[in-house]
Parts: sequence; structure tokens; C-alpha cells
Amino acid sequence: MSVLRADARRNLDRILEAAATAFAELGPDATIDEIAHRAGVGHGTVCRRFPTKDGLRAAVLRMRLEEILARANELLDEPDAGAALAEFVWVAAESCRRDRYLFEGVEKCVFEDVASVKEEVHEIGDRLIRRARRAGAIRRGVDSRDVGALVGAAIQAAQHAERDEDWRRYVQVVLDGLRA
Amino acid sequence: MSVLRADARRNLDRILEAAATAFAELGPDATIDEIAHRAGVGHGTVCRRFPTKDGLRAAVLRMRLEEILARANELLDEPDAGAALAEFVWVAAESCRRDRYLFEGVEKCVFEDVASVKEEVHEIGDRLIRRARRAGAIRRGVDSRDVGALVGAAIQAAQHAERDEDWRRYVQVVLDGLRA
DNA sequence: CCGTAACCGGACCAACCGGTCCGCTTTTGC
DNA sequence: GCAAAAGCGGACCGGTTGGTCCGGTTACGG
Repeated sequence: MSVLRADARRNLDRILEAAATAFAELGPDATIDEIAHRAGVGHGTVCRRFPTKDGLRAAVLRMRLEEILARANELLDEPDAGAALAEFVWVAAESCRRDRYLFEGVEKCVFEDVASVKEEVHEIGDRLIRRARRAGAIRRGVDSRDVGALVGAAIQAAQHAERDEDWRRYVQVVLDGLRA
Repeated sequence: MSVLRADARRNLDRILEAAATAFAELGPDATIDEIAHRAGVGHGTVCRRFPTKDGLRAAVLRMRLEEILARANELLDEPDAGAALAEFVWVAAESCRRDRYLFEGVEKCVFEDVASVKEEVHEIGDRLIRRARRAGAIRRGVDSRDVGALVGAAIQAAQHAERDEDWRRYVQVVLDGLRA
């Protein structure tokens, strides 16, 4: 069990990606059958790999969070601290926008391994914020959680907006509001 | 059918109130059984009064909207136009906060009689806004929909906030932002 | 090339849920 | 009081969905 057979590994990847898009499009109640169909795989294969649906949801959330985390880690090396923070916000916002379920799902997920990755993201986020503050690019008194809430609010507000690209304007407003 | 029998009327009220709290606590997927149980009524009674679950959802939304509408109408007589508008925002925000499902539900509801009440609320809201603007208590270029989106965003942002009263701070920020 | 272990997937199961129906009870008008 | 009309609610139905299982298939080491 330590290493997956080649076909099993391939199917696992396809299931994760299919589940991610299905949850994004249809919400967290997308059926296992739908996910299996999108992955080009049988119902049973999904259920064997993820014994419970909540586990599958958690795995998808974790995957997306880890993508954000990887990008955030890269941004720690960006020389312009203010630009790095802005880019981080854009990356996170874009993820939340793409996967509508992401923001809400991460908040209410009770799985330990998702919560821990969330903490890591907040940690890196805080480091980006402190760096930007030292560079004088951001006001005092805000932490990673405030930024998260604000960005989440902007996305949610844009959810029912007239034009679909409004969310970029809203995020920009938040970013402007963060400046010193 | 013109007038309900006394017990039927009583049960109807209890069903509506039970459905409202159930949807608020458990989301729009609260089961009919749960609602019937809370109302102290049989499964069948709920289904007869509301032949479809969507109809029940719509009835709850309409009820809440009409409460807001009634309060808004009263506020048209409030002498201080600025205070009236602020109070209107607080009432609406408090409703959305109490019934988490309200804001999102009203937006995506397709029932005509819900949409029409929503329009009425927006209409009164716009009148309150115009009155406040004439009194110089609010900036130009915002209408009822903007205010709705902003308040909704504030509520959503506060949904997962640390302290439960954070939403009041957020709404206050929005109100401050609306001033001239 | 072959045997075996891992894997696949569709048939199956059980739980749940929205909606219907009908025998029984309560209200109401007289 | 009484009969009829209105209402009630639990048993039931059909469809959906998450999860299991096992016969057949595929990949991998020797």
C-alpha cells in the first residue's frame, strides 16, 4: 500500500480533479456518480479510494489549499514586499472565485489535515503581511484573518453582481483599503 | 378554502415559524420531517399546506421580506432621514444575520411573489436613500442594490468571524462609508 | 511469458427524503 | 347535540444517493 500501482495513481489524480470541478460547478452536493463519470471511472473506484464523501471533499480542499500554499511560499522570495502581498491576495481570491465552494468549505471543514494546511496558509500570509508592513506598503492592525474575511466578502458580494468580472473591482477596493 | 378553520390557521403559523428557524439553523436542505417535528405537526400536514418544498421555502422568504417591508414603511415617517436609512440597514442586516439563508435565498429564488416583494423592498429602500441624500446624510451615486450588496458582504464576512458581534462592526463600517 | 496481487467497476443494498393517500378526529353551522 | 365538511397524520411509495462486494481485468516481478 506504500506505493500505488501506476493505473491506480492515474485514476486517483483524475478523481481528484473531477471532484474539484464538480464541486466547483455543482456545490458540495455533487453526486459521487457525477464525479465518477467525469473522471471516466466507476462509482466503486471513487468509493474505495475515498471511503466517505466528506473525506473526498476534504481531499479536494486540501489540494487547493496546498496549491495556494506553494504559491505563497514562492512569494516570500519576491523582493517587492507590497507586490508580493497583493499577488498573494489575488491568487487566493482567484481560487475562491474559481471554486465557489472553497471559501465556505474550508471554514466549516472539521478535518484535522485540512485545518492544519489552513493554519499554514495563514502563517505564510501573516509573514507576507508583516514584510509588507515593514516595507510601509500596508496599514497597521490587520492580520491574515482580516484579509481573508475581506476578500471572502468581496467574492461573495460579487457572486450576485451584474457583470461577472465585478469581483476584480471589489478585490481591488479591498487591496486599496489595505494600503498605509 | 376562502377562510381557514381555526386549527388549520394555527398550524399554518406554527409550520411557517418552524420552517423559518429550521432553514436558518440547518440551511435550505432542512428536511420536511424536521420542520413538521418542530411545528408539532405531522409530515402530511406540512406537505398538504405546501405541495412542494420550494413553495414552503418561498413562503418563508416572503414572510421575512414582508416583515422588513413593514418596518421600512414605518421608517418613511421618521423625521430624521439619515437615521431612518441607518435603521433600515440595521433591520435588514439583522434579519440576514438571524436567518443565514435569507440573503442568498432571496437572490436565487425564482418565485414571482417573492421577487415582487423584493422589488417593493428595494423601492422603499430607494425612497429612504433619496430622502437621506436630500437631507445631505449620504453620498451620491449609490442605490438600494449597492447598499444591499455591501450589507450582504459585511454579513457574509462576519459569518466566520471570531467574535459573534463582529458583524455589527462591519455593518457600521459600511454605514460610515455611505456618508457624504 | 506467467502467476499473483492489486485494482477496477457495475450490480446490489440500505437509508433517506419528498410527496401521496386514506381512515380517523376535530371543528363548525344549524 | 349532530351531521357533514374540513383537517390531520402516519403508513406507504418511488426515486435518489452514499457505500459495499465480488467476479473479472490489468499491471508488475521473476
